[in-house]
Amino acid sequence: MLYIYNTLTRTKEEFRPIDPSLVRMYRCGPTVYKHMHIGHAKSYVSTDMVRRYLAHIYGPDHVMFVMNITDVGHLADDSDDGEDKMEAQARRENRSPFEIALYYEQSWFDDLDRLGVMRPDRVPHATDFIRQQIEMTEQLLQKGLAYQANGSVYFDVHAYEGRGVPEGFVPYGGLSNRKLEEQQHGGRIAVFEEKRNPQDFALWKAAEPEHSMQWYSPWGWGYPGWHLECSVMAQYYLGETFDIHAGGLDNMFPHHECEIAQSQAANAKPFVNWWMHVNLIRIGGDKMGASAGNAMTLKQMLEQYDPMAIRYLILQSHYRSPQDFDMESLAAAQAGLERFRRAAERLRQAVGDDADTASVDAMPPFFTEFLAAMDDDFNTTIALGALAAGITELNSLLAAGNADPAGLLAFYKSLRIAFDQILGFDLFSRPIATTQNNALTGQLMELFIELRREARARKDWPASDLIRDRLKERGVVLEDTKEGTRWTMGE
RNA sequence: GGCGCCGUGGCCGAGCGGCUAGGCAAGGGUCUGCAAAACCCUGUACAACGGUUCGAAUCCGUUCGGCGCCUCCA
Repeated sequence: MLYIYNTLTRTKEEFRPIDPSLVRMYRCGPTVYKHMHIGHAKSYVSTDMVRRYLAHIYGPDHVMFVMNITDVGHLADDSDDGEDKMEAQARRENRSPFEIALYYEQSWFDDLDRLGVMRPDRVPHATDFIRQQIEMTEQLLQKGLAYQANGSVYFDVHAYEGRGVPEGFVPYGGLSNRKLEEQQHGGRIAVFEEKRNPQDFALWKAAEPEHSMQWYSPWGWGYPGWHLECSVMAQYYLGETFDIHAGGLDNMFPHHECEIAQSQAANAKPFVNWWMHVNLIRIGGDKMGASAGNAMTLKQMLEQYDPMAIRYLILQSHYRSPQDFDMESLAAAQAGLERFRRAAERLRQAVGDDADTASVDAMPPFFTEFLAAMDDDFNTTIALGALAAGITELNSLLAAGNADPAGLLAFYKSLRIAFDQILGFDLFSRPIATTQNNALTGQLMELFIELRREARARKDWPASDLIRDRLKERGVVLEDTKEGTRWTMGE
């Protein structure tokens, strides 16, 4: 039984998809105007893990995961003179906003690929759904839940509230648990007098002539509001009501709240059954993020660290916990991951090539513990603990040298499913170091090992150590075991 | 002003009424020519002070310290 914490109810609830033959999940994707940073990594790795686990339970072909790309610049704040993020970046880089979007989208996917984040099943772009966004705006106008002002259209939160909240629907503020009248308005942002009420939000914004991204609409030239694209694209691919909507905690209000209001208002149906919110990365106890100015790009980090170590570090904490990020814990994660890798490689050599097609009767106990932890709101911390215990057990077995083949095969299968399929570490699918090179390399290594064996036989330790040290300088590691000397190459 | 979160052993980080978390680091050991790898052993931690309870890191209260959201942000 899978339990998922639902932000709507603030409790873990047994997950029941609307249609088990197609579990439908959405997450808000990036606004592509700059490189990805480590904070994004936690969010995307976490939702990827959720998606992978759902695929494990319901089958890979029975999960539909959609993530949008926001390639329309949105205003940096809610006032009229706020600057469009994409336009601003375009000016800085002396490129068009369209080029900016294209360039940074590619950059994001490059980084996500390296982190082992699977591509979503659908990746719609906001600019490809302008027509649908206009249509939803028109629907809301017709229903009297939106109003025009100077070529812009705003969602009327008070009118929406005034209609009452039917059973099963979420009132405005119901997700983030806030009451309209208790919010501070006009403090840090100027109240925009075009709006009837401060909490009204834009569905469509009139564009200034110099704004390069604009489209023609019934209200003149403009561009869509910030929240509308997700409602529209989620509905297009997943239907009016779907199972899971995931995203960062910092998007809970106002973004997700507005999505709910729009979609419920337009469709007169509940929008989403489970809301999942990934907590944030901190640096030195403070939030890290675009506006905090302390964000480190992932590309900078990947110059020094294995992307999978970053993934491992992220999954070592729970997705709903804030995570303090520093280089020391990243190094620790890398060390831990390497132990897993070495074990995986030894295991793969032990089970041989047809292990993938062989069948297994029973999975080892640690795998059951792993699944139980995952079922408990994706507790990857506990799940990884179970796997660590499994690895220790496996290493003992391998070291003893008398493990029965069926047992090893069970380890192989379960570790492969847990580590690679579900958690997304690329532990087993890498080529084995000793065979990835060409035949000549292998033959030369055989020669070195033989020379060293002879040196050791005559107890010529300086010669023996010279061979080992010099090879190590070149990234080749020799290890003496009971079965003889093994060699491996680093990355 | 409103809503909410956190303070766990050297570091990271689960747990959230009774049973070893785990990882990394550190120390000791086994193996070994040495090394590496691997395995075994070692820390009795829960901000402070009260309270509830047979029993609290886990519940309640107070205090101290830190943080988030209410504004674009993952």
